Amino acid sequence: MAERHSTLRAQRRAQTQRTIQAHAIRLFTARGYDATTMNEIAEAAGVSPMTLYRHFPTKEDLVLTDRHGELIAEHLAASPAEGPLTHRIARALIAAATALTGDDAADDREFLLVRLQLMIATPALRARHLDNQYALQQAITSALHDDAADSDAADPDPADPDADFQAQAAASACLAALHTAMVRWAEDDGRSDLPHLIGRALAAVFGDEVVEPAR
Amino acid sequence: MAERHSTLRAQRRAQTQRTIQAHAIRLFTARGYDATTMNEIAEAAGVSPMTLYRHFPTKEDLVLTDRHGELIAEHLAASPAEGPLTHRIARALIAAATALTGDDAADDREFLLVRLQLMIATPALRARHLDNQYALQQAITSALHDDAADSDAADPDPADPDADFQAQAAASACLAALHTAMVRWAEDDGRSDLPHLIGRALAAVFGDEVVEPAR
DNA sequence: TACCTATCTGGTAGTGACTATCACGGTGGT
DNA sequence: ACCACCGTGATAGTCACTACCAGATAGGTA
Repeated sequence: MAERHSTLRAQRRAQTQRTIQAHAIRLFTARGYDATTMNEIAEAAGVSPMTLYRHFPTKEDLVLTDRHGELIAEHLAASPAEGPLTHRIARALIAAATALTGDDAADDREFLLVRLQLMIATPALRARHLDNQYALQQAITSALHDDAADSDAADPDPADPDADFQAQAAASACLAALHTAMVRWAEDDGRSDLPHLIGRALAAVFGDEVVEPAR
Repeated sequence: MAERHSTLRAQRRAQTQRTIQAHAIRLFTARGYDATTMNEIAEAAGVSPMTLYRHFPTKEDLVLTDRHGELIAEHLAASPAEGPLTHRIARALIAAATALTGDDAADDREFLLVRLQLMIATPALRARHLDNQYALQQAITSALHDDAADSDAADPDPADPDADFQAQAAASACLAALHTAMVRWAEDDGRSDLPHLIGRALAAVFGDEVVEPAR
């Protein structure tokens, strides 16, 4: 079957990616990001530099490859479309963080923590990560835009560009608060509760009406 | 005099920097940022690649070199320390934007516009710019921190880390709104009023109590 | 005027991330 | 047993950026 075929291939591919990434992050934390060359990573992982570039097109992807954006988008789509935009986004961010750092994801949490600490300490990674967050902001606002267009399909949106602009500002502020919380969490070595930190950061921006995540 | 000496040198230096930067941005807008090499810029500006690197340590600095951060910090220090943090930062951002895009700065405004459009369109520049904004957020919060320590020198700050965290979240949200406004302004080809856009973006985040700039 | 020193400038030879192109080998399906 | 395809690999090259060194020039001084 073509399906079993591609799933097997995909599994092997995912496995080698995990191996490469583990070696890369181990070397980055030991020697520093800039002081580690791609050739050294390839050698440590037992592959050729070519293969390394096939799996991770850039050096930054070795640290920043994750599916947080998709996770947030899923939570955003699954949550009820009620309340102000900022509250909807806040709920999605807190829910995604809960899923990523809950007690049943200790390995993921540790992995996330190390990568965040690398990201904070390395200018190139910090910059790329902030640009990823910017792309995520655009994805969120366009998803919300489509949402609104679906529910009021007959409404020709008279003040639409203004609403778009306001939604972009609100979403980018939410993600800025998220980033502040993640940095603080990483600086605490993950000892504090990330969802709670995100809630407090959002409360500092929007006021105290932001709710705690629904269990 | 040593002063006149260094002033003359500094003037010549600033002049060559302006020349190099003008050629660079002309080439970037004509051919694209990535498609323009540093050697081509050096040749167009009539200097050697070495001199180019002495004046602009990285290719990104050819577009992103500005003193906006200092400008905002000055407005922040000069403005009265009254009202919530977010309002103080908002006033400083709007005042700085007014100074940069006012009618008596048409050249600067045009130059700023072209560079912003390059920044938006080029991933590497976008990422660096967002990291610069992050550094600016840290500068703002540490300046506000010192401010508070000066005024209540006798107060040993019982809840200080929490206040720091909230100030960071608030400042990063302000800068996120600023970025949203700048992007919109650049997409409008500078036809709209940047200080007004910033005020609207901040109002979308914090509510409508943000004031218009004092003339 | 002659000297001296700091700064500006330029060339050479590298390092390292990343790409294009070609070729080989093993795996999956007919 | 054959074929097609995907993953892997080597080679050579581009480009941003960095020492290291040498010459020119402009400011201040004896």
